[in-house]
Amino acid sequence: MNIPNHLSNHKIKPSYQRIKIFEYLYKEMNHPTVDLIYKTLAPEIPTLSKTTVYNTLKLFVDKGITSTVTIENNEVRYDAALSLHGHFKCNICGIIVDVPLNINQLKLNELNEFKIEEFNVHLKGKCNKCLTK
Amino acid sequence: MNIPNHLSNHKIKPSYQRIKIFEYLYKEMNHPTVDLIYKTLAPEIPTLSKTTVYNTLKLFVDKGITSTVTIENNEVRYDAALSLHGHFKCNICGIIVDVPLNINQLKLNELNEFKIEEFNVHLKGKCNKCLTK
DNA sequence: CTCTAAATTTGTACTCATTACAATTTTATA
DNA sequence: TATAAAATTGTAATGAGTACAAATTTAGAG
Repeated sequence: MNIPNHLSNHKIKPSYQRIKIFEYLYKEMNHPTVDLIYKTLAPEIPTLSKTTVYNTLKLFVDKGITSTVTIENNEVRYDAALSLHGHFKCNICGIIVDVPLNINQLKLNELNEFKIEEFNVHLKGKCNKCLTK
Repeated sequence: MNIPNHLSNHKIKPSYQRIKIFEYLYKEMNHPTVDLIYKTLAPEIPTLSKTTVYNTLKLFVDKGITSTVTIENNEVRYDAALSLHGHFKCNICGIIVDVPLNINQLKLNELNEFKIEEFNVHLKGKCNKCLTK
């Protein structure tokens, strides 16, 4: 993945901050909060402002290269993966894992009644690591 | 549904405020926010405090007679229906509709890898009413 | 019925994620 | 090199939710 090209292809001017933020999202795949992105990148980009992180993520979402994960209600998380998938969150260690999904399996009647634009599946519980501790 | 009995059966002392709040949840089925509950009941219960609404809903969730709907990240909504179901939210008019679900249809491998304690499905899009306007 | 302790409710102050907005800096181009 | 547009930044404001202590209500003992 050539990140500057990826951004350009989606009409996003590839500034230094934007490249770094997308790079973090894409490489870490850790569904970070704004705060985590900011704290991680701030040492590397000393002038970085949290507002820039907010602005940039909003832009990424608008342009369709990032999606939001609202698995918790007190913080938004971000995901650079765009294929249809759900999320599992361990209530003990807090890790968030991607879960492959096939929307067709649900055979929802509502898919005909409404125009569905977003489909989110959130699972919560305990991961094996925490269960065997 | 006898609400005082329902509360008592779940070890919740049926105070006036608790009865009124559960009654609202149960009868309206509108997935309200704390603010909507407060604004609706305040004229009827002039001494009502928003903290009481928060406390009461937290108690209902802890005791298992209410669940939270985190379809949006800037507000928590509440639901007195406990059977497994998802939620559809219309991005235009904001209505939230229950969507029947069968978890078995998903055949998730993760159901074996993790101990799933919560299962949430959120759909967003446009409802027929708004589409035909 | 009365007293007391526990439970419940209430109001105020606070936290913290997010947004608004204006000022500064950077970039692109004429 | 000048200028306008775009991007970044910092500060102040917003608003949902929480902490906490005071006030009120309830329940049970005597």
